[in-house]
Amino acid sequence: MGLPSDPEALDRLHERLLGWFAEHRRELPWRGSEDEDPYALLVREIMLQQTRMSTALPYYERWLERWPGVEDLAEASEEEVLDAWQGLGYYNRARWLLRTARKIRDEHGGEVPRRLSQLEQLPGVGPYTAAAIASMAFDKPAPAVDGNMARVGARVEGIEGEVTSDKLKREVRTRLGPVFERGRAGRLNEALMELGSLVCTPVDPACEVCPLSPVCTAYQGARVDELGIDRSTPDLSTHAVTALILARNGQVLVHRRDPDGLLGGLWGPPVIEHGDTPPATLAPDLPFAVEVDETEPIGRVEHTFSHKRWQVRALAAEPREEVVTGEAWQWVDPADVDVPTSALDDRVLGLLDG
DNA sequence: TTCCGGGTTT
DNA sequence: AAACCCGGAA
Repeated sequence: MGLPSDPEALDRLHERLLGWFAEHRRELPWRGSEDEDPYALLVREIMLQQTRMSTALPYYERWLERWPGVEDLAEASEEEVLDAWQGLGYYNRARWLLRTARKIRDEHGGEVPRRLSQLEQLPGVGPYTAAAIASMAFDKPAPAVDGNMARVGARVEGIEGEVTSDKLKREVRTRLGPVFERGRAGRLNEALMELGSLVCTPVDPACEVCPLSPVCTAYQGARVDELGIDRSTPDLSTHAVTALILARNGQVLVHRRDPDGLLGGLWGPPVIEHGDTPPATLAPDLPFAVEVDETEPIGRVEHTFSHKRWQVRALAAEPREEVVTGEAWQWVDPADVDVPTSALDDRVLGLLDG
């Protein structure tokens, strides 16, 4: 079982996959356009990391309007880039994309590099994204193993292990290599990812309509439920957090977070993770004295990150001494914030309207 | 309210 | 192996 090794059988399978894709692929704004701008593809693939199509789409379109080419983006500031990324999540991707644009300008003459090894050297471009760009923009025979394709590959080839692990993805890449050598690698990647998304689903896959079922190890061995499964169970611990709302003349004080931490580099009301510690003892964390009104919270917001959950209680507070504004602190209009913020910050600031 | 999906970096 | 976000479905 598994992919055939005979070139002619492989060609037939290749043909069947592309035929399936031609018939079932979802229409997307960029699909169907020949020789697409590799930069646009790069932007899109990075935005689509960990992000749904429907969420990323408006960001993608605004992005290309604002920075139509690599050189335009290379000129942007981190502040502008974070602002355009606002709400998309995983904000390091925005910084990496900016660094990538600058690297392409400085080291590749402004052209997205064509070789897999060069692509993988770009910040934010890992094995998946490099292969996606190399295959779709430059027709290189590189399997782009995302979560969907890892599942398809694990089932077809009967590969045991965590479907999310690097080890399994590497194995899938190796095993699927030969079929990519038959050509049309970009289209083949799209086909396999689409197949994983629409047919070879984690639960109750539609094996009866799958073009790969005749060669699928999992299907033929009745092991579809065992292979291509993600059994990891990361614990989402919950943390009590206090956000301080300091208001003055209709404006609210926001703080620029440390670039390396959670929501790094984004602005928002100061928040402190404190477990059960009362917020009065938290004031020393701020560079100025405050008086916190603990009698009645302005509101509560729950926010889930990849690895933890915050239960945020927003308390009104007043500064007791001069607040020095600048790189780290700013007064903003909560209805019209002009610094980059996250979805969490937007919701906390939204408590003030509603 | 909980569950779930989705790549790269360190 | 852990850190990093958000929103849509169940």
